[in-house]
Amino acid sequence: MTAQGLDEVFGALADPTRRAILARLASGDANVGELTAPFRMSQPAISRHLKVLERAGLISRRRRATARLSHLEAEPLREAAAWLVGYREYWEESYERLDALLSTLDRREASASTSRSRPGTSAKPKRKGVPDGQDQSHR
Amino acid sequence: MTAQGLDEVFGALADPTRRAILARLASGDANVGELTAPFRMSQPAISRHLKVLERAGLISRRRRATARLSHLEAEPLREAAAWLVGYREYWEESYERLDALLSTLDRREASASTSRSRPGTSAKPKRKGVPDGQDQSHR
DNA sequence: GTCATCTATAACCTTTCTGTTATGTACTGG
DNA sequence: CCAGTACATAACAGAAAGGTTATAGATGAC
Repeated sequence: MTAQGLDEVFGALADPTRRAILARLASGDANVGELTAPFRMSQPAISRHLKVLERAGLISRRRRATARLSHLEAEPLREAAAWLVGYREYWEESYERLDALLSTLDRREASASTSRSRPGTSAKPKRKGVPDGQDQSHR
Repeated sequence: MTAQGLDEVFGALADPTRRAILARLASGDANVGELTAPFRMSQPAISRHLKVLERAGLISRRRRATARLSHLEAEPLREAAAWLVGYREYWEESYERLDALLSTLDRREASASTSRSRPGTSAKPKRKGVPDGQDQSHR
């Protein structure tokens, strides 16, 4: 992922309204009106938030009649997560808590089916490389 | 993690200079002068970036003689990652790639010692809950 | 105490962000 | 085709971000 891509994704995620929009889209595609309703904010304001999210690649859009449906595109979230993973070694025991969280989710969705353990994930890593982040871009 | 906390963490990560500073700190604590050197930017500018990182909890600082050392505090990164995990279900096969990445790191750091496998992590999750993000804060 | 060093703050400027209201545009249904 | 619905864009305003230079403050050495 490019430095600018990270700028846009993290920048998009830095706003609570936009995170709420993503959360709403997680439960299904929605048009602008539906996305505007929960907020005390004008429709144009939401349209611009949507544009920010679209530029970051976090949503895609298509027409349906006169409406435009927004669709969650989580790939950039994955890339952001992958970037964070570069610092996983510094989470140390914190990482284990995250891993425990993952396991919890796993178990919950595995329901009564085969239980799946995640062994070997509790070892403490030593210092390794981290993305150098020497992008040096300027405004 | 609070909504404002996420605002600050993601906001801090949205700047390439700040990400580069974090990357530098991953290789050890550093004073302001050392952090300024790699950039074509004044020392006060870096001091302000450091303040943003500090407010987000991403660094802590202590004095050593006349210098002030910055220290990476990765806990907020972990929390940001945990937030992203709320969308893991949408990564689907993408998630498996992230998991593969984790496995790769595991293996690399495990070196010639005991090889550790991560079974059961390739199952595709179904829809679940996602942080609702209805924070509704305003500026 | 005084000097030297390292960092923070003040004051300022420009650009970007985020919201507003008003208006334009695109698509559909009858 | 024309009226209505749904959304986008324009124009504007205020606040925040991010940089600069100049200067103040804190700390250790002597």
